[in-house]
Amino acid sequence: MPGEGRQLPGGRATRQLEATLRALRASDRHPTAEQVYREVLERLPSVSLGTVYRNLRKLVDDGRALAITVCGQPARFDGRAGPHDHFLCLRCDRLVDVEATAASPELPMLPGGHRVADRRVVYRGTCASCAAGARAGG
Amino acid sequence: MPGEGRQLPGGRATRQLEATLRALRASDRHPTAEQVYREVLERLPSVSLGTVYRNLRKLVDDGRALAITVCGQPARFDGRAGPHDHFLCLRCDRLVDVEATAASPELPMLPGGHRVADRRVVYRGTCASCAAGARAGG
DNA sequence: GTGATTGCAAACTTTTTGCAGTAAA
DNA sequence: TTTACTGCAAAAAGTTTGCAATCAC
Repeated sequence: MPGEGRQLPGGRATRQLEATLRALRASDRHPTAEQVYREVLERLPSVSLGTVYRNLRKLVDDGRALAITVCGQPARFDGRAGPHDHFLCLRCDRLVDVEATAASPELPMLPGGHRVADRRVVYRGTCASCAAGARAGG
Repeated sequence: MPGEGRQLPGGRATRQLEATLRALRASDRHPTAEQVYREVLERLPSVSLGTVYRNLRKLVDDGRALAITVCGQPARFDGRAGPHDHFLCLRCDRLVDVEATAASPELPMLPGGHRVADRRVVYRGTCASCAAGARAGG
């Protein structure tokens, strides 16, 4: 969906939506929809996966969450607000927030004349735990 | 698949694989698997979609192609070799190559102690054609 | 009360896979 | 000859959606 970042939380504050946002914010692991679902399930045993998907999408559309797609993996979600980058560990699949490293907070215009609205950066490599010799940092 | 970039073209040079790589290189549009399939189909009318998927995966594993995933869209492929960034037009979905803008070609280590092997950057916004007032740059 | 939201289940899209046959080495 | 690779078609995985019931407002 090219139209991300609507920035208007308009809608009803349902229990399911709140629990979804809370689950998202309670984790720094960038859970998949399925994982968010399992989390929400503990508070709302009758919630459905479809609803979690709908609410995640709404949160992303509202700008209250971020969806991150990694090749060959289901989408992962991020409840953190401000602009930041990510690091993906290729060994353990952990996805961690990193401060926006590149200089410009104000994104200008690219050489081709393309107007940049935002930038998604994913560093990939081996995370600290995995580099320390551990197997896979679960 | 976390294990990308194997860098060993070992395997058979089948007609299907060659046609897939050629289709990929002939385009700068970053086609989806489906689009590559349709292209290959014109040279090899009996090729199957499954085979194209298998070959695309192999090319990515070999480091001869890049897979780019954009939220909510099928994976798109890039036959260009060297490290470079991408710009995604949020209006027309066009994905264009851009020179790696951020300074460091040598990727160091992130603040958290994470060892970076490569970096994926996707700028998003409005492409030059779309900004020029045109509808959707097909 | 009203309509947005839910749960359910089915549908849809994208990608993978088992198998018997084919072809590259 | 050998076995990696193919085509096919079915299955898996991830996500969306139609509908009647429910709940926030």
